[in-house]
Amino acid sequence: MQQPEINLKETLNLPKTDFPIRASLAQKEPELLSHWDEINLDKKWVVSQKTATKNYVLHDGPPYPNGNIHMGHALNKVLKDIVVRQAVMNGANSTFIPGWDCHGLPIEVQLLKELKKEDQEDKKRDIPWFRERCKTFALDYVAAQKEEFKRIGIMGQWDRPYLTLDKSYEASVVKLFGQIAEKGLVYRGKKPIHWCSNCETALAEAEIEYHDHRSPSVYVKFAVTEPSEALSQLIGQDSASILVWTTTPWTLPANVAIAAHADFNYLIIRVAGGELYICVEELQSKLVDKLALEDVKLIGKITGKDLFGTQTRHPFIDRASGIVTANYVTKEDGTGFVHIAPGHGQEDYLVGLEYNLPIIMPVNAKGKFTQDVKWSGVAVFDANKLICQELEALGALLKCEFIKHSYPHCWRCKSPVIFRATEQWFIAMNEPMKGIGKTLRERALEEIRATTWYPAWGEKRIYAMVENRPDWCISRQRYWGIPIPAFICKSCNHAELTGEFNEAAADVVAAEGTMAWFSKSAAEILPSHLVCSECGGKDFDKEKDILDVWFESGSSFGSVLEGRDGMSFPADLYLEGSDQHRGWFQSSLLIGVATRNQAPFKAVLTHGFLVDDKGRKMSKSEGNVISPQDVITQMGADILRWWVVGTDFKNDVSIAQSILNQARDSYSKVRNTIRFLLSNLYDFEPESDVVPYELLEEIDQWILAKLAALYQETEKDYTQFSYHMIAHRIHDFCAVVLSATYLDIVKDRLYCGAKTSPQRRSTQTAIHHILKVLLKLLAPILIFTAEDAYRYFNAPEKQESIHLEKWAASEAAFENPALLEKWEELLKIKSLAYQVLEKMRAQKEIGSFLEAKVTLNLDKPIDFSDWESLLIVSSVEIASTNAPEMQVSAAPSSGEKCVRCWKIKPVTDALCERCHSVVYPEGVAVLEGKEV
RNA sequence: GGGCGAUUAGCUCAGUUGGUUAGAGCGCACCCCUGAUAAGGGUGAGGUCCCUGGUUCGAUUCCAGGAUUGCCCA
Repeated sequence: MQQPEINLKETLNLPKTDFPIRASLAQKEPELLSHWDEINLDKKWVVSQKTATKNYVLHDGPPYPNGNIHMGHALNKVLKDIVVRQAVMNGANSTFIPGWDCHGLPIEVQLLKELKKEDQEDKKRDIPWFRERCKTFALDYVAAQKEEFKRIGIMGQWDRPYLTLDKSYEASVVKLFGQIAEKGLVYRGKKPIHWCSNCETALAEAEIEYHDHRSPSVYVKFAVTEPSEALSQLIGQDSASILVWTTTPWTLPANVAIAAHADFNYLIIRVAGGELYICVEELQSKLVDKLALEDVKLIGKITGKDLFGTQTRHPFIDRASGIVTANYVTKEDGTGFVHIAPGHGQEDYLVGLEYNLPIIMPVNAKGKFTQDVKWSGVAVFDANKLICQELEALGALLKCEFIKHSYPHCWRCKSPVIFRATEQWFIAMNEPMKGIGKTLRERALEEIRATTWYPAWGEKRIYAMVENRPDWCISRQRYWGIPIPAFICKSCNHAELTGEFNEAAADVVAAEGTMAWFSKSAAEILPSHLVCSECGGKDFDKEKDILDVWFESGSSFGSVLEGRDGMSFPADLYLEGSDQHRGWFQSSLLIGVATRNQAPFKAVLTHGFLVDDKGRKMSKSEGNVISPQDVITQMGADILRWWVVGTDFKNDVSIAQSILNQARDSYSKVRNTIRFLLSNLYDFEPESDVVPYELLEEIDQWILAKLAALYQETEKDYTQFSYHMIAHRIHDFCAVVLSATYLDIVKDRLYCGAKTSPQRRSTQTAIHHILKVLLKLLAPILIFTAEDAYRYFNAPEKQESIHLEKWAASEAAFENPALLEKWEELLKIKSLAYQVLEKMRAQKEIGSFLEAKVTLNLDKPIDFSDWESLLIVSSVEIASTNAPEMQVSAAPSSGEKCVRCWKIKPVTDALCERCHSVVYPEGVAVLEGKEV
């Protein structure tokens, strides 16, 4: 007799695989990326979609190329990647065309800073030169971000992205502008903007610095001429004045109204001399002191709402100034009344829009008063003194002092800036669209309702915004952008926007890019036969303003959805951060409706913003910023992607090192489970060894039923974009259902059963199915790991890459609800048994559960026999099947430890009966076909 | 200040059309195994379901107010 121990290990079927336990993603991922390059995966991926019967169009919202990507970019693009990969695996035709939003102020600002350092003197180079610098800057970051996106495995047409600075793109924007103009929606109007009188230029918010400034603080009387009905009852025929406080007396010439707060209470007081003053209740005593008022008597009280409609007389101009109400009026400082000059302030402007007030603008580009005003030619800040003198002379000035306060200054020349109404271009929200009849606002709101919003509250949010927004101001006084394609008649100032004029502009842009607009004259651009439709004039100026960048990116459907293969209008999905309800979703919607009478998307999905583990936003000063580059280098892109899917991105998403560590651990569990599955298939030839479903062991049918349920739930969650449910479910399936339950049970037959036994082949068949489905479900998420494992997976009709696989109905073919229900019961009994066994272990009666013998008193009969396997103990006795309640007891098993399977059993030659029969199938030991 | 959200164990998430002791996994503690081994298994501890009021026989769930926090706007 041979010593069985010597060859014992060789009689076992221990797991074998080269799929490494350690992921080493940082090394593995670049290898896989170049492997995919070598095999031309992206082309084959596209070819694999040719047979698709449906399209799924996800349209990429273009990021801004002015830095390396941050975690927000990574989150957004990973989600998009999963959407597209899922759609393709699900049998759709879907292509991802990444884009970049290349124009705009942030690049200008950054460049201006650089130029400032380079050459202080020479900052006024020409516009084409400056634009060329901007272009280089943008393209550099496009290149950088492209590589970063590719590194996290985003599948897409990286060799042919869309850039908003492409000629074809620019031409498309120009055309869309013309189409909106044809609908009668584009008009010129006035709007106040930050203006530097010294540089004679408009300033963006980013170009403004706040410094202390000394301003006059004046209290002015506006005499009531026509009191409202309520006020009239309180003051009768007495002369009354509204008290107004301002720190910019120079804006008084543009005053057209006075704002009160509807809900505030205002007091009417009589002062020495008999005159009545009106101010807000809370500031009355302060004002009495400040203005040194004497013999003050309270006459009455009135709300702002009741003051509404009261007319006053402008103190030094023959003009009425009526009382309106506005919510931004406060009772912190002043009088509770705010003087309104719509040409000189953003809030004043909005109040003006609301009450249809005129915009009076008596200040020129140099910041000096025009001829419309008595102080013509005087700079506004110098005029303060003259205006105060005038007020004093007229008896309208109650007090003038000086205060120091924070005031906006030009970042370049440091002089204080002013708000000045200038001519701007607008898109009308409330004008009936030609040929449609409804207004842009009405149609946009209808389209919002027709769109599916994920999460659903997105609809409410954007609806409220569109419902309340003012006309869209689309002009910017900048350089780095697409010009407003308007030709202004030199003789009558009429603007030509449509027809052949628009075509001429689009043609030159399509051929030479928008640079041509800046380098060519109108005469060079326009065909010679074109004349002004108003006056027949032949000479035109080009408009100098450029388009709001939101107009550019909002036009993307024109050149991408309508202009590229595989895309179509409208898109199935737009997917961006929730800030884009105001941004890209809205600009795309408005341009879509204004040109196509339709939203460019059928559905919109939003994700939240990144916060740290305490729910705080990411910021450099907090030191809680985590860069995708670091995560990729230290942990790998698949960990990043696994973190993305583990989180409920419809709300804000938390990221911190501890959270990433958790993602890494959870990833490892999935990976190890896959590895174990693979390692037990080393001797399994699917083509010859597969066991038909009907012949599978019960436990194998059960695990396939669990797999089918997993597949179906996962597929459903994919359509709902509930990725975090998928990640959790797959993880729990691996950790609990497979690792702790199924695989733990089945190990014995895999290791100790006869190599080709039906039992073992049955389990291998199940494992083979599991692996195939698991890898496919994971493929859109863990793109590297799924591929890596797939290379070790032996299957007939295997594709060159997991990413060329498709999901199939067969994956859900193992449904078996009855079996699932039965096994729920069985597993409950198992956990009951383990509580008992754990107590024995604590008493040191057993160590391993294999040392135990379990006795079950079942409360009802169960059609099941393989208790020993289920409980993974040495023996199980069913003492009764009609006990009043389930009872489990256990004792150390009697017998000896089988040296091969380690169960405690009666043994022959140190082997239990089963192992004996495996090692000596015909009474003779057989190993690898040879007698030993 | 306004609009729209979020808040359930240390962490990531379920759940409750209002109904007994609120779930999962991870992590943690303790234990087992050493034939998934930089693995594997078991048992267990952990929650004023953000707070305060209201409706109700009963609220974590519905309503109101507040706190904290995020996006957008002012």
